[in-house]
Amino acid sequence: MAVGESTVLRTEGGLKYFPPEREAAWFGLLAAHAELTRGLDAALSARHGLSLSAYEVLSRLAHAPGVRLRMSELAARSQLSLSRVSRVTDVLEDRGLAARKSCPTDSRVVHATVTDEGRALVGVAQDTFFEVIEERFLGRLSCEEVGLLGSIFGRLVAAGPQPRA
Amino acid sequence: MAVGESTVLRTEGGLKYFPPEREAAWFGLLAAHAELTRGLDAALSARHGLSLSAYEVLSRLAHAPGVRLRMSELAARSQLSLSRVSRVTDVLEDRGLAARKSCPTDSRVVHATVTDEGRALVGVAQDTFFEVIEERFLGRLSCEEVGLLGSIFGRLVAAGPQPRA
DNA sequence: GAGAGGTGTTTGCAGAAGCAAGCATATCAT
DNA sequence: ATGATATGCTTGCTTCTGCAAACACCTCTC
Repeated sequence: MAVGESTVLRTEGGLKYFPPEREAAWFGLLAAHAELTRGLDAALSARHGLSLSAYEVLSRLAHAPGVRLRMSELAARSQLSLSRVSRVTDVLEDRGLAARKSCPTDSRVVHATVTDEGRALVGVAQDTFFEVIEERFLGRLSCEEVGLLGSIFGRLVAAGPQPRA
Repeated sequence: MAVGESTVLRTEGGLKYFPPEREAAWFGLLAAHAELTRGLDAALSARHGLSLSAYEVLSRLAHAPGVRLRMSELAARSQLSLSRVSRVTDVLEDRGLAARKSCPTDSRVVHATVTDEGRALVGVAQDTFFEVIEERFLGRLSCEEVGLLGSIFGRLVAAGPQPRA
């Protein structure tokens, strides 16, 4: 589908415009994401001293089967770059919330794990996390809408970065 | 609606879990946003030397009625902090794409405007912008889904940051 | 079993982002 | 008029972020 079709774009004064629904969907994604992540980050930082990134990392770790995850897996699950995960892990390690373990079968691999203290903190911080998410996001949607969002986003993410276009 | 109701959260081994649909909606929002903004930023930077932020600012400016906007309005429309807008404007000004004008009726206010060169660049960069958005986002959705996203996000954003909870 | 190439992680760096303090101007109360 | 307060923008500082280069280790081939 080529861009520039009359059904998708409107031209006026040399500039193009999205039709309102498309503009709303795009702008809304931006605005909703910003609203949510800032709110979450603020709440988690204030109450538990964890940035949203740090919470994501620690939480993924605590929920992982075996409570250990290689760095690259952690990065994939927490939507952060590998380098960021490495540095966040530094901080969590310094605070005694996480630890690095070397993998017995492949010493290139680093497994991150969560300490007892870290696990306890996740348990507490979760309440804040779920509270904010429900209050500002999912709680304002019907179950059908939540399901629809999941399926839409799932499709986008599954399609991957480059659809070979 | 209190968090922790059995319909919303599942508890296991001392940790709580979202049911899959809710997890998918939240994770999907994060993943889709990251995917899209990184793709857009990369494409705009490579082809036009504009970061996504710079493009947003310049584009909002070019599309504004009167082609001028106060800095605070610009910040609101482009989902950026005021300080970021100020600095992005510095760069755009240095590159001759935008200009600051003082407001005749209130000299605290600064109006940002776009130059002819800036307007021309927006005209070109738009094609990249719309192409990426359609290719990776809206083009993969039905019109109904686009409309639904718009209405869902619109509701979230309209509700504002703090619902007095 | 030694080197070529691949994979997993960390580190150097440079840019992006926002908060809070600072500065300039306007507005309001007296 | 004049000080007190509010508003709009910019700047100083710190943190976050990711890319790409570096590094360490594994694996495969000959």
